[in-house]
Amino acid sequence: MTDSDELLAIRAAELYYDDDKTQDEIGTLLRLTRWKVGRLLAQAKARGFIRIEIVHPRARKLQLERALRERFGLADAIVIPVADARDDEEIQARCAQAAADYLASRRPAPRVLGVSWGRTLHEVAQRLPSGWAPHVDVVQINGGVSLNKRAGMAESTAVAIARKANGTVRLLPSPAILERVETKRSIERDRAVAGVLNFARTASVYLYSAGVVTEDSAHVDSGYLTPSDIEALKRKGAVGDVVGRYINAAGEIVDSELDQRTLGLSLDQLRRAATGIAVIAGRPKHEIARAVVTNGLCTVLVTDEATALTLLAELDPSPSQPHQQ
Amino acid sequence: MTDSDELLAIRAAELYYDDDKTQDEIGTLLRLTRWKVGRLLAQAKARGFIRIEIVHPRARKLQLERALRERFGLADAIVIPVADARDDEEIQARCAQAAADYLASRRPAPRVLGVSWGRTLHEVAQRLPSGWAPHVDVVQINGGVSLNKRAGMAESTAVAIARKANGTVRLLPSPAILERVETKRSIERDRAVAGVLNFARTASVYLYSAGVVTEDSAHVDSGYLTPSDIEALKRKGAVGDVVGRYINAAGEIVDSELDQRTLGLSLDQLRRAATGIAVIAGRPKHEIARAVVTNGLCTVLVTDEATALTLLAELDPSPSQPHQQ
DNA sequence: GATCATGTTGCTCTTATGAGCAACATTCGC
DNA sequence: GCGAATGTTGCTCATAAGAGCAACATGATC
Repeated sequence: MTDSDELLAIRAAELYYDDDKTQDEIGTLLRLTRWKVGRLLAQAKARGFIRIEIVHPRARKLQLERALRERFGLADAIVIPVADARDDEEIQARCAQAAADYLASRRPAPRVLGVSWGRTLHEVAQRLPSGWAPHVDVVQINGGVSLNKRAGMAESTAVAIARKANGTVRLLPSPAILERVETKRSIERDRAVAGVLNFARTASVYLYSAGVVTEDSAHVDSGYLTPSDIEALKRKGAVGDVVGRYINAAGEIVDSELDQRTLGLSLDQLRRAATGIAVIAGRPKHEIARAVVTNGLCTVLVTDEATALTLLAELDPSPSQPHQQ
Repeated sequence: MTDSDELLAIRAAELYYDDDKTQDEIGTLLRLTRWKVGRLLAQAKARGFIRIEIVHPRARKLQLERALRERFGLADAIVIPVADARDDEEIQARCAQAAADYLASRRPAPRVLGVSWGRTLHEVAQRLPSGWAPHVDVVQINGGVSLNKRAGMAESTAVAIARKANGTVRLLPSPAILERVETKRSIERDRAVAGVLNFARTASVYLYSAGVVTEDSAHVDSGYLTPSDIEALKRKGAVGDVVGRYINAAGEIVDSELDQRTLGLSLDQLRRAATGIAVIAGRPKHEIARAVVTNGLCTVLVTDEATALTLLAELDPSPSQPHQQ
C-alpha cells in the first residue's frame, strides 16, 4: 500500500465512520470507485487505524475472553474492560456485576450451587437480580463463621443468593479454620457438618473467589489468621488462597498442617467440579489468578482486562510446535 | 428502552463490532430476530455506547470542522485530534502537516500564494511534498529580514514553498518593523518593496499563522520587539499578532503607532482576501485563535482539537432564535 | 525487450443491512 | 374494564456492502 493510499484510507474512514456517508458517496467525493473505497476501508480496519470501543458499565472484552479460554482450556471466561473505570473499586464492582450476570444467564440454571464467601462473593450476591433462577439450593463449601467483626457476612451471602432464586440454603456451621487438627476431624464427622459437606459435593456449580496473602485477607479480617501467619505463608511461597486453602504458583498446598485444619471442600474436589466459577480481579490478585487458571482450579474465570492481559502476556509455557501442514 | 434491552444491546454490539458477526448470527445466538438485533445496534449507537476513533497521525475531526465552519462562517476548517499525541510539539507538527496536506489538495491550485513567516510556517513548508502544485508564485506578505539569530528563516520558508511547486518567489526586502514611521513610509515607496507589496495584493491565497504576546514571540526572537514591548502590548489588551499586527479580542489594532511602523499587508487587505488560511494551534494560542475567527481574519482555519473545542465551548455570541418550523 | 509473477482495478453476483409498514401488545386516562 | 395512544414486532421491499473473478497494469528476471 502506497503512502497516498494510506492517507486516502484515513480520509475515507473519516467520511464513513464520523460522517456516516456510504462508500458510494465517499467514492464520488474522493474520485474513487466504491470498490476502491471499500478496499481502503478494509485496509484501514486491518491496519488497526479504526478503533471501536464499547463504552458501558456492562461491556465485556470478547477477544480476551476467547484468548483466555484457548490458552488455559477454560469452559468460559468473562473479561470486563478497565479503560473508563475510575478506580479499583469500580473494577471490583463491575466484575461482581459480570459474575452475577453470567450466573443468572447460565442455561441450564444450576440446581445445587456451592458458594464460598468473602468481599467479592458478597458483592456478587448483592447484584444478582431477584428471580435470577427458578429454584436453586445454595450450599456453603467452606467454613463460614466469622470470629469478630463482619459477623454473619458469610451466611448472608449464601442466604441472599438462595433467597433471590426462591431456593433453600444450607450453611456450614463451623469455623473456616480450626485450631487443632483433631477438632477439625471431629467437627467434620458431626452429623450436621458432614451432611452439608456431602450435599456440597453434589453441587453442579461452584462459585468462589480467591484471596491474597496480605493483611487485607478476609481470613485476617475474620480473625482466623494473624498477620504473622500471613508472613509465614508468604515465606512458604503462598500466592493466595482458594476456598480458604493457601497455594503456591504451582497450585500446591504450601502448609499441609494448616490445610488439614481448614474445613471445607478440598482443592481436588473443586478441580473435579463440572463447573467452577472463580471471580478474581484487581492488581493484587494477578498472581493467585495465574495459579488458579494454570492449575485447573476453575472452569470459568470472571476477571478484569488488566488481569487478563497479565495472564496472557507471558510466553506460552508449552510453546506450540510448528506443525507441518 | 428497558434495562434488559440495554444489556442485550451491549451484548449485540460486542458480537457485532468485536467479533464481526452478522446481525443474523447474533440473532440466533441471543435468540432474537435479526431486525431486533439491528434495532438494538442502532440504539447502542444512538445512545453513544459505541465509540469509533480513527487513530492515525493524519486523522482529522470532521465533526468539529463542520461545527467551526457553521459557527464562524468559515469556508473550511481542519481540526486534528490530540487524543494520542504525546506532547505539544507533536500537535504542532501534525497541524503543520495538515496545513500542508490541505494546501496541496486545494483545487484549483493557487497561482499566486502570499505567505507569512515564523516557526509554524517553516514547519508547513518543510512538510509540503515536492510538486505539491504545478506552478505557484510565492510572495511574502510581511517584512521578513531577521535581525539576529535564525537569520534567513523567513526567506527559506517562502523559497521552499515555491521551489516545491516549481514556482518563483518574491521576497519582501525589508524589516518586519521599522524604528520610525518615516522610515517605514519611505521604504514602502521604494520600487522593489512596493512592487512586492503590489504583487502580494494579487495573491489568490494567503497562508499565515498567528503569534502570542509573550517572550516566546517570533518578534522577540527576531529582535524586532523587546520583552518590555511585549509587556506594553499586553497592558493594551493585545491577545496576539497576525502578519505582525497586534490585536485585541475585538480584532482591533492595539497600538496604531507600532502598527504604522509594521511593514506588510494590512489586516483589512487580509480580511478582503478570497482565501486566508490561518494555522493556529496549541494552548497558548487559544485567545488569538478566537480573535482571528470572530473577526473574519481568515476563511480557513487549521487547528487542533483542544483549540477547536475551546472556540466552540462558549455560548453562542448570537444565540439562534428558536424558529417555528 | 519478451516473459512471468504479482498486484490492482472495475465489474457481476450474493449477502447484509436499513426503511417503511401493518399487526399486535402495552399503558394510560377515564 | 374500555378505548385511545403509544411502543414493539416481524415482515416486504430497497439499498449498501462484500466475495469472487477476469482484465489490465507493473515491475522484476533472463
